[in-house]
Amino acid sequence: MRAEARPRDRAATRLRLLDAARALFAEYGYERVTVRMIASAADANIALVGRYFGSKAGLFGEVLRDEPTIRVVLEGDRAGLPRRLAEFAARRMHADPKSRILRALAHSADDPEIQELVRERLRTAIITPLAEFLGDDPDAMARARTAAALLTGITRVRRALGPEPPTPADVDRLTAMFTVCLDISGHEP
Amino acid sequence: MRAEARPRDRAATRLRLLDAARALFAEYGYERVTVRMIASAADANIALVGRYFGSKAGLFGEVLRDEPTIRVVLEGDRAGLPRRLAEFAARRMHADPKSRILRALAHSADDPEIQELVRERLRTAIITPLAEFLGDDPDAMARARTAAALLTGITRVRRALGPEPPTPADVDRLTAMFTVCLDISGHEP
DNA sequence: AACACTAGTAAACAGGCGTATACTTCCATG
DNA sequence: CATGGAAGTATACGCCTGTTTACTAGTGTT
Repeated sequence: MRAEARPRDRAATRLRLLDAARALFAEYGYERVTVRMIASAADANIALVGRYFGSKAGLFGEVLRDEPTIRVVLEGDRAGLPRRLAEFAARRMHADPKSRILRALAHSADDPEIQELVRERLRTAIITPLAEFLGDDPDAMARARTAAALLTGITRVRRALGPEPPTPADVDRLTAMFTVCLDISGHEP
Repeated sequence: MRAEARPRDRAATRLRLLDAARALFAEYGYERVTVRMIASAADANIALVGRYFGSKAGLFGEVLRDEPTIRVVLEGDRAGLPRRLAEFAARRMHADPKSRILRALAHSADDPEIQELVRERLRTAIITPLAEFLGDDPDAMARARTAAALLTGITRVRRALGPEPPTPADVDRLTAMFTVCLDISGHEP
């Protein structure tokens, strides 16, 4: 029962699918999003995903292609780059304010049990011990969280781009990053 | 046709399943590993996964429970912690099939086509432009790669632990980390 | 030796997935 | 107005998933 008929518009429907896919992929990742969820969120028929994008992977590829790069962050002076990057990253810590209510998510095949296991593991294995180690630092949790982000991010990038043996310079660089992250003043020679 | 019969041993079979699951989950992540893969790798029957661990998730939970935490890295003096963490992270950059470190926390369980899309995206969207920005730095690629790791890791942790609004201190900390990562000397006031 | 218990097995089940097909409905154009 | 093609739909297909059931076959105990 549709309250109001929508004019037939291939381009508009395509765009709705693209927008829905972008939001869902960004929030849940490729595998947890089904084409039925996308179609439902876009209020379009399932078959149109195949028709307009060939396949789920094709749609994903198009979403990726449209996503902005960090080139806009790079615009500006060199000295200010770290802060711009930090703000760029910080923006990602926010919850998306324009999150829509998605009907399909109610029946989604999401596995909350695993989500909880991973979450608990991340806490007990890395963040909490690290925070405890930091002791009375009021920002201990936030620091530990960021350190965990660097640790897991390294693994993720390595997995995506392939293994690359770390050089001594890499280790030095990571050391410096962890130093400032955890606010530990190393005894520099 | 089994060449040699194995003695019936519940505990041993359970352990074989656990070991197989650990290796597979570490390599491919939870979602891309099927119970049939685990059973096959352990040379055990599929039904035994359910019998001994309740479910695939139960088996995953048991694997997580057995994995070491970073507490061993924390053992030692505070000043040396950043370096120990760096070396811990660097170890993850190696292709280490025997590693007991569970990498499922940072996995991206994707079929090869998606893997390639993500990989290409990571390159063209973040790493390459960042490396080009850094110019003649011989370590430009390595630096960009590490910066990308921090960026993606933040997203990943946020996804696992839930969104948390960044504080000014967070942004400052990230700024400092990007500064040392990219070897950019900011103009501190 | 016979029994009871249990490790191990094979097969089926129900459901979700991405994808493809046959169909209906709309609209621009003759 | 008629009509052809495109937009959108409903549904089925084949596959693979985790899980469960009914069964077989070893094995320690009496």
